[in-house]
Amino acid sequence: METRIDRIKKQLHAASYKLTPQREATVRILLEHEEDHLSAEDVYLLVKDIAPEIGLATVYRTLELLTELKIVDKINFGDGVSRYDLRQEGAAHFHHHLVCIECGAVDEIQEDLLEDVEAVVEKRFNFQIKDHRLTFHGICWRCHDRSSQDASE
Amino acid sequence: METRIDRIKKQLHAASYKLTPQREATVRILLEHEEDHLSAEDVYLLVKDIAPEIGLATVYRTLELLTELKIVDKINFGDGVSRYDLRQEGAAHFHHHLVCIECGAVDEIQEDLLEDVEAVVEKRFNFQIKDHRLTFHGICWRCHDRSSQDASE
DNA sequence: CCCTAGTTTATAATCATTATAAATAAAGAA
DNA sequence: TTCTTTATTTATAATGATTATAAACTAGGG
Repeated sequence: METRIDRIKKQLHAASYKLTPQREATVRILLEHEEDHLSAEDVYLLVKDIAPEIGLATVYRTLELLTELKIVDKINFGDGVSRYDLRQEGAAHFHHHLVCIECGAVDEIQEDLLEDVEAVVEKRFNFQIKDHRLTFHGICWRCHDRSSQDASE
Repeated sequence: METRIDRIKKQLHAASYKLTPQREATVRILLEHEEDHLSAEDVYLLVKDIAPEIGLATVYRTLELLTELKIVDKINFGDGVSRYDLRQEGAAHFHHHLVCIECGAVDEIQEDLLEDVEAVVEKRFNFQIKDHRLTFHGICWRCHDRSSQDASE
């Protein structure tokens, strides 16, 4: 984890930004909650535990900065808030999401899966793809299991 | 177009809602701007031309209602506003979008393209897909043409 | 014609996000 | 070290999108 933070520090420096204590605390929270999809408010509340003096605006600014540097990705699942997701180190493309319409869980798909589709789109629409967002909405395996179990009782 | 409105009227009735003049005016605007991706505010301003007494809250409520009934899809391209997009009649799935990071243009892809990917996801993650959102960010053909033209001058 | 339920209007309230100005910290020059 | 400059943060106000509220309105059934 330290090495991960060191590398992020280098990325910031390369763009002539500093890794201030507030920024480091924010990154640390993101690393500790890599599985989750935290909103700015979520991050703020968690960061306050390790850096109580931090302001909400700083968290927003830091998340925006990390987004610019492509260290995190900003996503929106249709509820009113933006969520922030650490990009896998070295990942060429943003990963996909499975949002369960029953329980609200959000799972990630790290595999690309879109290579063929993107090749078609680039050629057919003459569109040079730089990034993508793919989200599936449906019933997750947990809810699926749960309901088939209910039915058998 | 009239038949299209008639069918939407039937869909509303089937869910025991009425097609009030305000709702009809809103639907009419959506039909007239099928190519665009209007925000609630955009719709409001356009509807006011044909029904000046309408309130913004009614537009929001109508768009929400149409979203519930899957007559429109609510999408978010990362700017602060939700946009509303008429679903193609009889379309099984929501269509995809190409967002140009140069000029901001949003083009639509009506073809499904995701059948194979969805089959993989359903099987591998045991996730029952109900809907999807796919957006590509990149350089559209217009901007692409423009820059290669500039280079040759 | 009255009653009821659904709908709309106008407005206020809320919530996420961004802007502002003053305070602070860090880095470099003298 | 001390001065100076610039980046950063804090606290707070402002903005902008969306939602809630209460009163007025409308249409259909009895």
